[in-house]
Amino acid sequence: MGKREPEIGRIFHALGDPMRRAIVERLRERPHSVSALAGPLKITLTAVGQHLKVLEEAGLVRTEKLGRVRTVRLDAEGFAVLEAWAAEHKGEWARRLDRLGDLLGGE
Amino acid sequence: MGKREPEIGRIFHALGDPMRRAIVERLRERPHSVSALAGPLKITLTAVGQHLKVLEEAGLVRTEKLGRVRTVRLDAEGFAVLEAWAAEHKGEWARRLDRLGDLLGGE
DNA sequence: TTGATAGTGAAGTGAATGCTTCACTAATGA
DNA sequence: TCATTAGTGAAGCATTCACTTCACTATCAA
Repeated sequence: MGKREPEIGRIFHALGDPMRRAIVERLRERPHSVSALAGPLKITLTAVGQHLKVLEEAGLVRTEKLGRVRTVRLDAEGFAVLEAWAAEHKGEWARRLDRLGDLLGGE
Repeated sequence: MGKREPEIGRIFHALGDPMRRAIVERLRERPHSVSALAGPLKITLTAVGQHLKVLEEAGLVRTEKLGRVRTVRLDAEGFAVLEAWAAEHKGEWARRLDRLGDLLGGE
């Protein structure tokens, strides 16, 4: 339950929340348990769990439960999808500038 | 009024909405008037205006009003910021893999 | 076995979001 | 001049969201 293939809409929505971005930043250093994430963020374990669900469904985070501890780490998949989208939409500008000549002459 | 420097939180929030992504996709082809955007999307002019405000404040779109027509086009600035963020967070993986050796030995 | 510790699930709450309608202004063109 | 077209602003509404509390399960350690 939870894991889905990363879809750009989910990714943007997931990263649109500052708390979830904070979680991502913490995870860049190293994997954390859910409690370890909750501590400095000053929100409840429950809230963190809800954020993690969103991040996991976006493919940005992967979790694994051993005993009673769930370990959370970043998942490259979602970030790869995001990077691809961003690169394509930014790369568009080169093409757009190429087309500028046409626009100046045409419609 | 409206224009702000692109901030990653605004950008993610703006692109988290499917209707706004649809607007962005339409604008990739060419600039459009507000009405031209509203037509195929089947929402009111007002709603489009609200979306454009969000996109503009995120630095993803730029608008210019001539006479009674507001022309909307993509703004490279927001996309550049997004691409930088995405590249950095994806690029993290190389560094992470480098650090893997440490993790296998240490904490 | 018993008492912490780690996390989950359901339900509720207040705030933010996306959208609409209505009323209005400004430009255009017949 | 007068009807049409393009867009804006305010207000209202239903839905989604982020968060909490409370109750509960599972694991670990003494």
